[in-house]
Amino acid sequence: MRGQVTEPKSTRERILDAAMELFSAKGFHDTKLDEIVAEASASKGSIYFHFPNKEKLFIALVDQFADLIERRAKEAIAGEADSIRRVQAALEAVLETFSKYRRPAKLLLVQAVGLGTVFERKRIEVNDRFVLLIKTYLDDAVADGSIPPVNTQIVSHAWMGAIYNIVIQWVYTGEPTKDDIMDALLPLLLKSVSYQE
Amino acid sequence: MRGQVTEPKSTRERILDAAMELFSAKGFHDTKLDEIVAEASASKGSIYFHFPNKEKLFIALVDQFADLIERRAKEAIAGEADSIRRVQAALEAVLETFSKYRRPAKLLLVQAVGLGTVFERKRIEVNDRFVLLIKTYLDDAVADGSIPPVNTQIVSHAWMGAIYNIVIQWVYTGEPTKDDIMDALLPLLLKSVSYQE
DNA sequence: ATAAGCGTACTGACCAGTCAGTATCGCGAG
DNA sequence: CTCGCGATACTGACTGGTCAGTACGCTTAT
Repeated sequence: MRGQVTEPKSTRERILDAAMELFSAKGFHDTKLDEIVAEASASKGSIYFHFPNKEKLFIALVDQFADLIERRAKEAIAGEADSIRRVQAALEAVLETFSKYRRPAKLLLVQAVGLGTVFERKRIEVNDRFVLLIKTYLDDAVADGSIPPVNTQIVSHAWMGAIYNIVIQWVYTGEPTKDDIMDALLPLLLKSVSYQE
Repeated sequence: MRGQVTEPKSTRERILDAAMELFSAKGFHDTKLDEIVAEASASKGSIYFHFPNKEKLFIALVDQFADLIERRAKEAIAGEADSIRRVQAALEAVLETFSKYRRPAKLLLVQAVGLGTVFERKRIEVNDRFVLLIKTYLDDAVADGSIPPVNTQIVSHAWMGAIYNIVIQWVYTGEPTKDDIMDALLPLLLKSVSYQE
């Protein structure tokens, strides 16, 4: 059904769009269901038809974007053979995706934090997924001698944090630009593991 | 009044302690005032005698700990003359302080995020304070030639994020240990700006 | 006496979630 | 072809529990 022209958006999609808009801007608790209803031109009942509750609606958005990021990263990796190039390609893909989707980025990196026990697991789960991804390819790079041995556990967490914080900064202020980030962050990360190109 | 022996804790302090305990464990919204009342062996009236509202109570805790971290960092810096050693000393002091105060660390780094517009300003303010601190001394280090020129804006944000994420990981899992962090993170950060000791 | 410090019972706004009802469709039987 | 029937998708007024914040009273120290 790819080619259909002006398929009017389904209610479910309108709800997801409105929820993304509002959750990312105001956070989970400050967003009222009635506001989502208004923004989506839907009704309270239709939200509860498509989602079991407010919490699951939020988590659906988080998962959706986390999946996208991971998919893009893996696609990028698949296109490279050399281990350190894989790391590099994945980083580029992740930054690219974040910069393309500003609101989801804020949702994932800011609004999904500090929401109490339920969401905390989700946040940790997502974080660990990415850390593991990084760690795997860093371990490869160490194994084939591209970079000297390091504590890849710590390095991968540190890298995640660095990326997160830069992206958050960009989400709020629009600075630095995507290109500046690429130019400054990638070499920074690679130097941190003593990689010489 | 430093030397007083068993000054029984004032109500205000008991409230702050209880609030720290609960807020750091369960987050802002999942912590009820009545729970703080119970934990502190105080009363609702006394909370509202000492603090204007729940929000300000939370922020008082954030400020208190942010101030402590900053003070420790500046003390450490004051003891060093060389610019890169200052950076190093500040990092050690910050990590030291975080690792000494696990609950406040979680409060500041996790629970103070994603709480909607009001708290967001506070979070950004605190973050920027530290970033600026790092940036200042990195700029010094560049100026006196200790390290080659870099985009210190990006580097300082990246460093903050790296530190944040490692500490958060430690807050949740207890790993890696403080020593592992020192051993792995400090060299990592310094290498990322091409510093050779 | 008087006010700072604290206790307790109460209030009422707020908002997630419910539910009885409506609209629209596809489909098989007559 | 059309009528009945069940299924899916949606509506929106209503409810009920929750909890931050308040009113007011008691007590102890000065």
